[in-house]
Amino acid sequence: MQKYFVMNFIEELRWRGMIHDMTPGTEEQLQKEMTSAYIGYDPTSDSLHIGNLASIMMLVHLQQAGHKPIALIGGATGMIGDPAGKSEERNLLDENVLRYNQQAIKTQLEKFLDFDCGKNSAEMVNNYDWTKEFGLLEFLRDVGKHLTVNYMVAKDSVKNRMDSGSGISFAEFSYQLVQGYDFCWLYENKQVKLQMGGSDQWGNIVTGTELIRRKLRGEAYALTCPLITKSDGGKFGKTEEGNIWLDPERTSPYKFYQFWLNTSDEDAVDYIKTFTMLSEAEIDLLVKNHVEAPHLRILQKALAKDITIRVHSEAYYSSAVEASEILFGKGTTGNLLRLPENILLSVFEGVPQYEVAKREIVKSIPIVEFLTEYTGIFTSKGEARRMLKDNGVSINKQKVDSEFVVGTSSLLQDVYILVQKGKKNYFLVKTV
RNA sequence: GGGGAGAUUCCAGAGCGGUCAAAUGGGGCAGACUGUAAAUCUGUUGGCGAAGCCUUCGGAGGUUCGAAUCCUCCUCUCCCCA
Repeated sequence: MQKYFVMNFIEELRWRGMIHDMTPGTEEQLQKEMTSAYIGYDPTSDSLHIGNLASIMMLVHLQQAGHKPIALIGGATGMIGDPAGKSEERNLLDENVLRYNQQAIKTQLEKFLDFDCGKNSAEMVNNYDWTKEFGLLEFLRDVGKHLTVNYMVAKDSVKNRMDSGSGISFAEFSYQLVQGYDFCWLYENKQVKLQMGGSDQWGNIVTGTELIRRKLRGEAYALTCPLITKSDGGKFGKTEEGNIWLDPERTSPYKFYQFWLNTSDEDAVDYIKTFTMLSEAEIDLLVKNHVEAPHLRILQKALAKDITIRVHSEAYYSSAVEASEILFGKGTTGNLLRLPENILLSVFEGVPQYEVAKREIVKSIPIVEFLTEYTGIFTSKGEARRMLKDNGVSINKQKVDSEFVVGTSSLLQDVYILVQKGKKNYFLVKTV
């Protein structure tokens, strides 16, 4: 094992600002030997989203440093609900769905981690496998026995919920025990000595190290990264439409690319350190250039490029850039008319599409009806009218008013109509 | 088991029985300005329409010329005491 890399895992995370907290001795452990470390993921969906990205990057750095990353699928814990997480009630997953999701998530992780590189290959485990047969009495005796309620109640996640007045269910209260037991199990069966995660997981992780100490008289470690935030206080990784997913079916590569491109200046520096593998020198240079000409958005572009390529592909990245240029660049109606059909289609791959019968277009459709009844671009006529009045609707990149009538002259390539709601929302209407 | 509070348009939160489609704030959306940014300013935020009409204030009934506002029952939520 290359000693050089091993020694630098913590250093690497440190300059990237990815360390929020760690237990004493963590660094020493990582220098001493190849160490297995794990992070848990929620299998309630068949795709990861960018909220998972920071922790994935921790595993990537870990593996780069010669250690062994393990992704734990929380098939069991996901059923209980983490009080430190959102407060929604969790659904029970049936096992088929669970396995399907697990496989899908693994496929996504393979873009980041090497699951076949010898000793420190990444590995995936599912806590459902060692939890499902665990009986209540057995659990209480083997796990519950080792920790006091006093200890468990002292956790912030629990305390907050008790103070909030809405209470906390026994299931959720027990969550930390179940998660702690995972750590124990991995420690015993897979020599895992470190659990990582977001800083909101600190309490849960430490329950695990505590349990290992008391039950197994072993030494295990915790390492957390800061929660990713947005400078404007909003939630990272959420848009009005919901999460930004890694799955291109859920979030198109174009949307994905746009998400990162729209990062604010303040956040871009943090993000590029956290989400890319660019070196410190490269980042310093980018930051320097960015400060000199912020309007070029050098940081955002570098960030978006790196992540889009890793998560999707070079080809997807290129077409996302192309699409962005056409949609946001100097694109005029003229450009649009000249665009060959195949480019047009690839550019609009990620935007919502609607179909309208050609003969209706030939007959001409008043704009308001076109935007509502014929397509679903607006849900009500009032809204469409309002937006038209506010000068917020464009057809083929040209502002239109409520008098506008859609006819054959509006067709691009004799087939398509490009509708814009505001500046950023595009819709492609296809005639059939 | 006992006592108390409450359920309002995306959220928070006002709302003398008529002048309430419902204050205000937040959020959303759009416009201006810009860098597809931030900040700021402006407009808008139930549906259909020209006026006007229609459906909304937890659910079901009732009192009234008229109810989000009053009464009854129901459902749910929260708090406090045992």
